[in-house]
Amino acid sequence: MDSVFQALSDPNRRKVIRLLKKKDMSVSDLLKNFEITQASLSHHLDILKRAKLVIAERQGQFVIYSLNTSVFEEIIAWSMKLLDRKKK
Amino acid sequence: MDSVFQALSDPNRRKVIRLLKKKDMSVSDLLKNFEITQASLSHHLDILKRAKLVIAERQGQFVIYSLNTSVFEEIIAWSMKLLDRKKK
DNA sequence: TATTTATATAGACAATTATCTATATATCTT
DNA sequence: AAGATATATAGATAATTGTCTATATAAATA
Repeated sequence: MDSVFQALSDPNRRKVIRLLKKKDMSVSDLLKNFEITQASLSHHLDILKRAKLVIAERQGQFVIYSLNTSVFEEIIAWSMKLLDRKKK
Repeated sequence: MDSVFQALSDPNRRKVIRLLKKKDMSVSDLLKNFEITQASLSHHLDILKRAKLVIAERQGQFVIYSLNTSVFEEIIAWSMKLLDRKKK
């Protein structure tokens, strides 16, 4: 959970998530939406990948990124626990 | 939402939230659980307050902090939208 | 009113992190 | 096999952010 919130703290990384929400995309496709270098985007993707927020899958020359929805379920669970103060 | 994720990215701030989940607390009570100075904690509380994750209320000499659950509902909503890819 | 206790704010410094350039690796195409 | 395209990695630098000390403000108490 630590790495998840850490990963979500950067605006560019949240933008990646928003973009991947619409459709799975390659790094070069994603890159068109940013004004940072390919190396920087790659770094952000690495952080998202380590936090398991996204999944990378090579398709030939390209690497296609997609959202890993299970982590968002964890975020929901985390938030719910805070709403329901009685439980541990 | 930007400031929320930003606020949640720091471990000490998430610890504040965990503590406030159990019960509302003053700054000095919270401080007992940390190894940082009062000034640093105050700074973290300020960030949490700006993100509306916590609410501060002065009670005489003390300032009592408590969780603002409505923001956690927003986090849930945000995560749910990502789970349900069809919707915008 | 002076002193003490609780919290906030200002400014400096150190640690972390985002970004860049350069280059390496992998795949595709000719 | 050589060149082109896609992505990742390494290392340097700049920006951001967490921490500290010192001090200000607010409320309680002697």
